[in-house]
Amino acid sequence: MEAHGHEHDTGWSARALASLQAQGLRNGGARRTVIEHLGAQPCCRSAQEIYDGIRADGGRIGIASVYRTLDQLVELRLLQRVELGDGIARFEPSHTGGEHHHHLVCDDCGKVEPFFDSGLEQALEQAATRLHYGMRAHEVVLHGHCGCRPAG
Amino acid sequence: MEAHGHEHDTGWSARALASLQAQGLRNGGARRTVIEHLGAQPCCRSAQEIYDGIRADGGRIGIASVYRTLDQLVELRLLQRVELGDGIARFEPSHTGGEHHHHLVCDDCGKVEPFFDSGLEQALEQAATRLHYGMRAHEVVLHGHCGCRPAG
DNA sequence: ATACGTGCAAAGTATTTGCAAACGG
DNA sequence: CCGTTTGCAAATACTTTGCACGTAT
Repeated sequence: MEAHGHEHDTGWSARALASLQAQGLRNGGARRTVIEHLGAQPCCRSAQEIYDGIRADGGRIGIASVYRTLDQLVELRLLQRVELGDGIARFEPSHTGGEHHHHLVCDDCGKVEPFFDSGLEQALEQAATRLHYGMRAHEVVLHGHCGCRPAG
Repeated sequence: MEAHGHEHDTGWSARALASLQAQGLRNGGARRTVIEHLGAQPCCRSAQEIYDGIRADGGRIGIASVYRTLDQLVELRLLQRVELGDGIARFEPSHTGGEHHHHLVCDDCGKVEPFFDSGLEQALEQAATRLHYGMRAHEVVLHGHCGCRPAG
């Protein structure tokens, strides 16, 4: 399996697999497939999307394994859980560097777009500091209209 | 003048009821009760919490009515849906003024605390402007540790 | 070989919907 | 009165769990 299109955080999958091994966990079939799939996504994905994507690629995985792997990765902070307001949990690699982003959600068509804003990141850090809160993760969702609908 | 200090947005319930009437909707039993209950909360509440709270006060409401009312209020933008990462949807009045806040979530004990930060609000506005995104709402969740646990 | 990992299906929660009765205007 | 609203219960949607078999180490 290889990345296509834009470069994503290619190293994430390798780091995730290594972390699991360091935990004494095995890296067989399902878990490896989920991790590699996640590493190739440009933005967050739901459990069902991950499952469908893997099956579409010919993988013979069960959805329970997808959920179990996601739980483990979230627990190890390798994965960030993202809830955008539609009741479906989505997941994406915990990008610590330049891949870090937040989400724009169109309330008309549901389209999700990633975005990055350094001023916002700075403000988040400052707020956490001011509040004396040991911030381990953060999530920002902007709701609006992406222009999919004419006017009115 | 708007409410300030520890006062909750007392006017919200009245505004919500008026908006519903303006929509040609009736304001009887269940709906009114849910709206008044929401108006008295200092922070977001789940459907179940709202239901339990109303029953505890002697109200004879069905949980379906709670969900139906919440949907209508969200649709009219009188209510903001908040998802904090545990798979449970929470709701709070769309505070346009000083009551506006975001949430700190403790990943150890699950405690939810509201907070406000003007720098953050400013950064959000600037980001939306820069991205040319017509922002209608936004949600920020900071995850961390509230100090409930000794020292891992 | 053995303990961990996996897929399937059944079970759990959170939320939505169908419907007859209750109710507001 | 008549159409809306409500409560109950059944249905759904997403996620978790039980279990026997598969597999990495």
